[in-house]
Formats: sequence, C-alpha cells, structure tokens
Amino acid sequence: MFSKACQYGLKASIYIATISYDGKRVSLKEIAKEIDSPEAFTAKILQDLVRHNIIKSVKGAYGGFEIPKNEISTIKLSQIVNAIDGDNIYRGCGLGLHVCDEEHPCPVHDQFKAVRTQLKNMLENTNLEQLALDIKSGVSFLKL
Amino acid sequence: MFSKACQYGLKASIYIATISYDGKRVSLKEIAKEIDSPEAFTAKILQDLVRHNIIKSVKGAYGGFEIPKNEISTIKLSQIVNAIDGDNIYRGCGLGLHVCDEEHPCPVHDQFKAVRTQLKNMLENTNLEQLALDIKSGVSFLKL
DNA sequence: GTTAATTCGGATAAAATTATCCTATTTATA
DNA sequence: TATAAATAGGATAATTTTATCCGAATTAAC
Repeated sequence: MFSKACQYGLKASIYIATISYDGKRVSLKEIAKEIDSPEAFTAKILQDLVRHNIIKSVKGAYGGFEIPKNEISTIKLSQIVNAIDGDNIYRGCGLGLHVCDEEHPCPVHDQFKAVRTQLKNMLENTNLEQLALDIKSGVSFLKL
Repeated sequence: MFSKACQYGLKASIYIATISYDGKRVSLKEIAKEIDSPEAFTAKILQDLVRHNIIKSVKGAYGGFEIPKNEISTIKLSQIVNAIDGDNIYRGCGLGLHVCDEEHPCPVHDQFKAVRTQLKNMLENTNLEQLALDIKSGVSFLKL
C-alpha cells in the first residue's frame, strides 16, 4: 500500500511524537533502533519530513528531532503519506490509467472510489497524538 | 496500491474477457495494444496468469489467450491480484511490521483493518463479467 | 513438409526504490 | 577554542521492479 520509505516515515513520526510528548528530543540513532529501520535511509526520510515542516530538527550536540508539543495532535497521517509517497494513492487510478474520472472511468473506478475515500478519511482523521498515546501506554507497538 | 504488473494483469484479464465473451481468442499483440502496455512484459504476466489457471493460452498460429466463457463470471479480481502481487495487501501490516495482530497491533492496526477489509470485499465481489460488459457497452475504458 | 503466426522461457538491460558511506556543517559543553 | 555529538547532503551501491531481446517450441494453413 505504502512504500517502505513511507512506512519508516510514519513509524519515525509516531516515535518522535511519543518522545516529544514528554518535552524531549530524540536522535536519529535512537529512532532507527526503536522502529527497526536502516539508519542512513531513515535520515533521508526525516530530512524530507523536516523540509515539509512536519517535524523539526536541531543540529549539533544534544540535537535531534522533535515535534512541538502543541502540534502533535494537529499532524495527520495524510500529511506524512503525502510528503513521502505523494497523492497518487488518493488521486490515482487503481489500474494506472492516466485519465480516469466520472466521464471516462476505468472498469473498476466506482469500486475503487469507495476504498480510496475510506483510506483518505482514515488518514485525514488520524493524528500523531492518538497513536503516540497508545505506544506510551503499551497498547500498540512500533517493532516486531 | 497495486504493482504495475498487477495493473497490467487486471486490464489484460478484463480485455481477454470481453473478447472471450464473443467466443473469440486474442493475441498478446492485440492485448498489449488495447490496454496500452509493453508487449514483452505483458507476456510474462500472462504466462503467470496461465500458470495460475486464471486464463488459458493456445500456442501456435491462430493461438492466443482466452477465458472459457462459462468461467468469465467466476473469476474474481482477488484471484488476479493474489496471483501477481501475493496476499500482502490483505494480510500485511500497513506499517510493514513482521508481527502485527490483535495481540500485538501496530499503531494503525485498527484503522487499517477497516480499509483492508473493504478492499478485500471489493476484490472478492467483483468478477470479470461485470467489468467486461461495461467495456463492451462503452461505459468504461481500458486506456487513456 | 514448409511456412508463418503464435506462446514459452531464459538471459539481459533499464529504471526505480532501498540502502550505505563519507564529508561538511552545526552546536553544546568542557 | 577544542572536542564531541549531531544533522545535512552528495555520491555511490545493492536490490527490486519494470522492460526488452531472442531463440525454442507449437500449431494451423497452404
């Protein structure tokens, strides 16, 4: 459904949110360890999220990544997916047609529309705070 | 959502169904032209679908691909997706965790479950006949 | 039988995605 | 100011996916 880069980006963002919730900052090294992802590749993805203003980075000793506490509940999964994988999953045709709309639908246009809409709603209605709290309380997990 | 191979496989299957509906057979060349796909790559995918017993091939002059008429309405999109992309889209974790179930859910497990279920139902409840008839009647399109 | 039209299958190439490495830059602390 | 701990970013490598090429096998028609 999502690229690996996007999966790492989502997991990293959620992890950063759990740490930022306590007013702390976290290093790339720790993030990669906690979400079980390749460090250098994860660095690229985080840079991308920084450029998209979704997370903040602080360079130098005692630096790391963070999300301003008051922003944690405002960041939606859709923003992260969009930044990394683009909007094809919302907009694109399920069969890859260049043109596919109500006027000229692909054979599965209607069937896919419902799925895509549900996915879109889900991603737009889920924010980092909800997910971070579940991680903190041990209800859900970021690795294994 | 699906790989390109899978998109080509779906489109090709739908096109073959429209032709088989009239009791005819169609060549790789025509299929690739009608669904706007690379010929040699499409050949590999069709071979795969033949091995999975989803379509039939006839070698030699006047050969080609076909679907027995009485099977057209029994072939579900899920079979095609499964043959080409595997079952990861139904089974796999949205964040790529190796283990992700009710006991040890990833942070978005519940949210994804609904989307995946809807996608699964859609693919299992859509068969080639419905789609082929829409193509034949000009309601939907396989290219552009 | 010969020919032409086909699918099959192996080898290879191109492109995209995923992953690694190394250096530069920044910054807190001693 | 020197040092160590970080992120930033460019170059490159490995892997996977997508795509092409070509010869072999099959089969209908002449």
